[in-house]
Amino acid sequence: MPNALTRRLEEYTVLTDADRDELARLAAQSTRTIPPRRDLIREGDAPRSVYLILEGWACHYRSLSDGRRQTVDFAVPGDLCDLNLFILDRMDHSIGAITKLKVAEIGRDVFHRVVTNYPNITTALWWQELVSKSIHREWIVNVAQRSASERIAHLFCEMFLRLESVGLTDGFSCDFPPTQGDIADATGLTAVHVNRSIQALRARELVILERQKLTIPDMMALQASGLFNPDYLHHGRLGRHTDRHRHLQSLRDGTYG
Amino acid sequence: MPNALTRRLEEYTVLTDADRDELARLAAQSTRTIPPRRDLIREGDAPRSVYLILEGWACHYRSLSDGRRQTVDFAVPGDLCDLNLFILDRMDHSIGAITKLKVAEIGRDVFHRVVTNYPNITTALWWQELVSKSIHREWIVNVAQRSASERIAHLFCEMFLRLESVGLTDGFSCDFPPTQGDIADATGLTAVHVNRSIQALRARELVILERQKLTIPDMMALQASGLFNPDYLHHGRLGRHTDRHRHLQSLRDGTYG
DNA sequence: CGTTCAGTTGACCATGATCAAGAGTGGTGG
DNA sequence: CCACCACTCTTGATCATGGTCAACTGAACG
Repeated sequence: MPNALTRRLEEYTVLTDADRDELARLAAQSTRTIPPRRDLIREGDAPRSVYLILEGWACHYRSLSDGRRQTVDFAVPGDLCDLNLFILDRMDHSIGAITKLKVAEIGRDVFHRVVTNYPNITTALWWQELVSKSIHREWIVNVAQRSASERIAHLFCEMFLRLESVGLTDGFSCDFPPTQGDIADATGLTAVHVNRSIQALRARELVILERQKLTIPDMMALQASGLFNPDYLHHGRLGRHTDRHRHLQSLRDGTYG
Repeated sequence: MPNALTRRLEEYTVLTDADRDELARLAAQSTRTIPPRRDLIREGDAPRSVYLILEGWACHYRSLSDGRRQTVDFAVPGDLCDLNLFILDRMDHSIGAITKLKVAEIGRDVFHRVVTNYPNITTALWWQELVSKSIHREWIVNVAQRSASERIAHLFCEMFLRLESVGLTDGFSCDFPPTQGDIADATGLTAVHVNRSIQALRARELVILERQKLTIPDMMALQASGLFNPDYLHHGRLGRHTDRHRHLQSLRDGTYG
């Protein structure tokens, strides 16, 4: 399997061979395995390192004082959690493993060295940061405006496309390990209602979901049913905006890297 | 009035006199006035400049294909909208004026010059970016998990503290220009239900809201009623974490500025 | 002084929550 | 290999929060 991080970042930036080698090194050094349902890091902790997901699914979540919990994003291979390390002093949310997880732990020093020596990578990391902010915005819209079935359809579309961009789909299918309870945490619904809503989607033949495997027979139909517009993912931009790339190049010659 | 942007950024970074002068220049050059209810920039547009709010309130919002709209954040004096300019090629959301707005328009060249020459400012801008991402996370929690009254109480707490951090509160009060319809757009409720929920808060003497003026007689009580925990705003951190500041300094000597 | 827009109130309705129980599935140890 | 346990999924009945539609009031501004 090619490096998922490389694939993600190349969605946006042209990377040199040296960049790719460095990313491969990052992904290889200091890997850890986390059992399912264990927390990687908790709200209030001081971030020690940046985690790169190599295999498995995780979730970013916040807890309320009365015990309610809300997942604010999923993390899949190629995702970095997060750049907070360098700017904020405490985690404002937790990161938990959904499946067994393989992560690369990137310490301050290593990360600093990369940021110093690899300008393309640095720019790409900030791009990833802004895209994930855009995803947050879409999740606000999702839970605030869409009906239960729409929310779930939307989530399926998003995760499928995010996995596709790192090469983890197979035709119309992909792994989908979150339980119905996990989906409930992410969509602001109860597990019972998630169950009924998924059955409605199944009845309309919009999704097949069994044994942690998601199949979307007609992506356009599912997108329509979830009022899904993929623009917010900012995928596939590369090469279409040479003007912007020239501009970014000039930034790099300056201070960004 | 002292420069709101300076106050915001000093929440986090130590700025030199030169930094402050530069921020004052930024806020002074190329200002524009926008009438209420007009869009500053729309979803799909190519961002031309960064906007700095000098006076008034704006909102960031997304529209669904069927006409529904969701506000994903408010912007008040001292807020920058957003750094997308340098990384993403299209706006994934719109920014609309709630009140009459005074903004400074900062073009690419000017912005680039600042980022090149003022490392403290650059770091502080990224801090602002990450804090606003954290605010997005909290809004997801807000609309997904809290009841109508809780959501509105939470919004009041957040906006009051954000205004306080730029010196725009007066004792227990602050301006609060959004209409009940605007609050509905931000909380995923209808205007009718916002009305009834505010009445409930009033009946419990948690807020006084009249003529665009919000008074919070007992902030702790309001926070409790909205399950509000201010940590996610990352305010008032400055000086408490000298270790982190040393680290940031080393970053600045490297590549971040 | 009238027009417009925000705020308010009432009656009724629908989406999704809650509570409870049962069925399917997978993993573990005897 | 089978029995048991835990967890996820499924189904049903009832309830409550908040939505919808419609009318009316009050304040602000030209």
